[in-house]
Amino acid sequence: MKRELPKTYSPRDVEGKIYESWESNGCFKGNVDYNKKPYTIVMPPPNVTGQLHMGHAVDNTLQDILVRFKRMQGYSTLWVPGTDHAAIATEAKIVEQMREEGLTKAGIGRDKFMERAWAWKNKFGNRIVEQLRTLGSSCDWEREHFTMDEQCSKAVLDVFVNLYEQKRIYRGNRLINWCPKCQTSISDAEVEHEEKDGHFWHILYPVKETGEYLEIATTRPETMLGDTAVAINSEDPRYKHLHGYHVILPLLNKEIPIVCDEHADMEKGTGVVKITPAHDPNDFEVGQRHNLPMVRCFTYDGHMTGTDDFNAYKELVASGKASDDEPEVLDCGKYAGMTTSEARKAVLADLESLGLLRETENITHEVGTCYRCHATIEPMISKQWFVKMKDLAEPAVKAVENGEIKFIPERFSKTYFNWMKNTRDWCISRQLWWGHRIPAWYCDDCGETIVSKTAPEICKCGSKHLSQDPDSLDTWFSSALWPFSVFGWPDENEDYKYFYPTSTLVTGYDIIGFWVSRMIFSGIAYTGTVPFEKIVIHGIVRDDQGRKMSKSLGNGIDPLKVIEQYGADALRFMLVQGSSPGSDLRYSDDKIIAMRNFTNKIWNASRFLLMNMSIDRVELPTDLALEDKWILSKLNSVINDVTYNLENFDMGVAAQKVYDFIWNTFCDWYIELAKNRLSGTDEVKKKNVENVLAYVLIDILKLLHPFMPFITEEIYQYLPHEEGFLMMQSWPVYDEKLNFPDDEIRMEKIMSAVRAVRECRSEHKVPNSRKTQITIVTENPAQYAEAGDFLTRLAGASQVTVTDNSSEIGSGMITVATADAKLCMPLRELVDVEAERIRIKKELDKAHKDADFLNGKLNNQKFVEKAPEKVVADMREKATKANALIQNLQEMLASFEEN
RNA sequence: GGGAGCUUAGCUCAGCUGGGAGAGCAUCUGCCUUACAAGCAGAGGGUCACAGGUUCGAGCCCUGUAGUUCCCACCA
Repeated sequence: MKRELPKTYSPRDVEGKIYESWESNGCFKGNVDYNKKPYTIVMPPPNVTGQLHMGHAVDNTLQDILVRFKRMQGYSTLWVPGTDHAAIATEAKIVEQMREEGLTKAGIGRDKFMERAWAWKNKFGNRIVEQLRTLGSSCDWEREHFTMDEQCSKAVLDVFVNLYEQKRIYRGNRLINWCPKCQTSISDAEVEHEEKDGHFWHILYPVKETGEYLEIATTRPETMLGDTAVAINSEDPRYKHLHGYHVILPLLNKEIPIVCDEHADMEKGTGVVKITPAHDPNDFEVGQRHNLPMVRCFTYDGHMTGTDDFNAYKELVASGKASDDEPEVLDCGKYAGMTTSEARKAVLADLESLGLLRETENITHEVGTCYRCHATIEPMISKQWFVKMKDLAEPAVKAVENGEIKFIPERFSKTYFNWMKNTRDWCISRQLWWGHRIPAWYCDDCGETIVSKTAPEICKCGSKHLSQDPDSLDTWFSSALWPFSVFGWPDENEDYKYFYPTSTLVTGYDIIGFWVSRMIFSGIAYTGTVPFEKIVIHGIVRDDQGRKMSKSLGNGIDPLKVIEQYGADALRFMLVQGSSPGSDLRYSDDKIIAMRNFTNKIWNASRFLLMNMSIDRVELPTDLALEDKWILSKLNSVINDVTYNLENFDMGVAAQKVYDFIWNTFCDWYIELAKNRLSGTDEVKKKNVENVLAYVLIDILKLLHPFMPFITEEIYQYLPHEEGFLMMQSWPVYDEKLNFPDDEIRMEKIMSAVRAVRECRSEHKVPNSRKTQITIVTENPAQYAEAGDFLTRLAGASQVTVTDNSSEIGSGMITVATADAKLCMPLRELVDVEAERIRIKKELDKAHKDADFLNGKLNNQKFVEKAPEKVVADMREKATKANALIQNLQEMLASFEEN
């Protein structure tokens, strides 16, 4: 059997083909198999209309590594893929497309809009799914889901209705974050804070009873129209005399009370705060505590309210349908219809002319912005749906505290606690159409609210005039259910029973608050169990200068282009090798090229093997050579290490070890040594070494497979192997029978000799073509039985003799030393004598330093007493070696100077 | 304001529970040695940010300082 690999590895030609054959052979399919333990990962669903970026690439590479590893270890693995409808992001794109056609949402109406949205989804929805395949993701596409598909929507309805019935979901007028650009409410988690330049305007409010002026600082003067009180601290000695008094709100000349509230901080500014309950989250709470009226003065599209708004409010109240917590609406008079920023200027101008603007101070401050469009958020009172968080958060915090769920790395549990312990009620309604429409209907006649999984026909009052809430749910509401909605929950089907709860969640630290925390409390609350055991957190991929990749900077690297040019394996390996859990990593061309070179290295090593391969099945020979035992013993260690690292989610370290083993151990030493027997005439020995080569290579391919699935599978198919795919083979395990510690030591001795000769030759620029005789002088000639072959192959020796008689060192020789031997070569004529003397002296210096350190340690009584035995024994051995080396070097120097 | 991370070779970063400092790239030298020049063999290069402490022993543990990045936060 002799098969040849093509001369160069071309990922483009093999990756697609291999993926296809894995998939068509059902390799990705998850199976309910009670004879095996399940290992389940649910993919963080990318935006359905998104494009693959580096973030997805890391996320999916890590998941695929774990899934492939566990699959080979014999778990019944399932990786569930899917996509997210990404309400606000997708809707924004569709609106933008419509705008280009001159259309608006209002213009075409809800039904037509939804038609467009679904068409959009169908057009682009497959793009990201196809792109995930190019990475090699071994997910079960037959179980693919979409957050708005029938199954997932069912879970959403179920949860909403149940929570409503349990009174954990409520609707009310609360202060929410309003994005004037997206025209929707967003949750606290969706608000980002950006530092912006602004001003502190110091305004004077006259006190009605005393005529004095209170100085109040604000960054948003236009909100003063909505002020319904000013607050002071009850302890503040400066204002004790004002308790129970009032101020006259300038511009509106409206009397509002002075209230005492802890929110007013005596240490800050003047200690007096204006209270605008309808437009500030703190003031809202103050308003609730003091039962203050709430006066809204902004419209939802960023203007000042006017007569129409006021009338609409009046009508609502008159109809009796206004809820108890309905905020008043102000007719802003001369300011009506202005944008908020126009109103700010006008208000300030008017205050100034009244002499009530005391001071304008320049400051920089944190301003809330929308995480999607970065418009400044207007905190605003609005009637929305909320999830009560307190009861949900508590067990979710416990689950992490008591270790039911573990963050990896552990420090991210702090991020989680920070989020979970401070969370307010979750605003879940969005003024969007693309998403799960809220299953609530309102009776047009009696105002009754009906929450139901199906559209109700009739109200309790007998009316059939019911209209559904126009709003939809926060996109994270459905993603929170993702780990179980993909299994058909609330149906208790086989998949759900077997695969849920899932094993590992892999995701970025940037969505711990948005998503991870919500899955945890949702899982606990609805399914009664945590949704996953381990959370593997990774960082983000930055550009080569360490900047975040962003559209506006144009510094994004397209993973598809990288795959096209270098292959998915190289990209995957770059994303994990040398990275550490939870840390950001930089993309650089240098790194990807280095990884491409690594794939080439493996390819060529395999090509070399195949060129020399005559066997058609692999069986380890009983007659193992020294180097065979050495490589097998080393392989044992690397199997142990890599397995351990992968089980502890140290993918970066594992990758590094595989890389080192393949390149530095297998290729640089073992293959080179194997050439002796491969090119020899002894057919038995040739067969033996072929078997060891193939055996080790196959295990290497297995160890590398989770990281580089394509090239390993491709090579495997050329090798003599069991039927089927590499990805379905079992993971290598440590084999005590192949553990040869003594041979390892002996091998290392000869390797030291090889290195010493190479170093000497290199130092004196002796070309490889200049072969030389080598005499090895050692006390243990038997230990160097193989040295002849090794030195001939690796160190330019023409003939090697091993002896324990040092008188064999003749004149004209130069010598190199290891701790165990002296190696003599008749190269004196090629060598600059002085340079050689300096070289030896240098080595001697180094050896002395070495020995001093070790002897120092060993002479330290306390060290010998207190250090672990193993460490001391280790030091002793090293010291013995170092002393032997010194002696060898000294003898060498002496004989060198003699001759 | 609170919290977390980072600071190791020229650059990018590893370094697991404390036991003589590592990789890739870059640099220098010599090699087309019949798998691979996307390669081979060598070399140089580090007071592991700083200051204390614990320890027989600290890149690693503790305290503090500086610089830097990020997250969270209602600061009027």
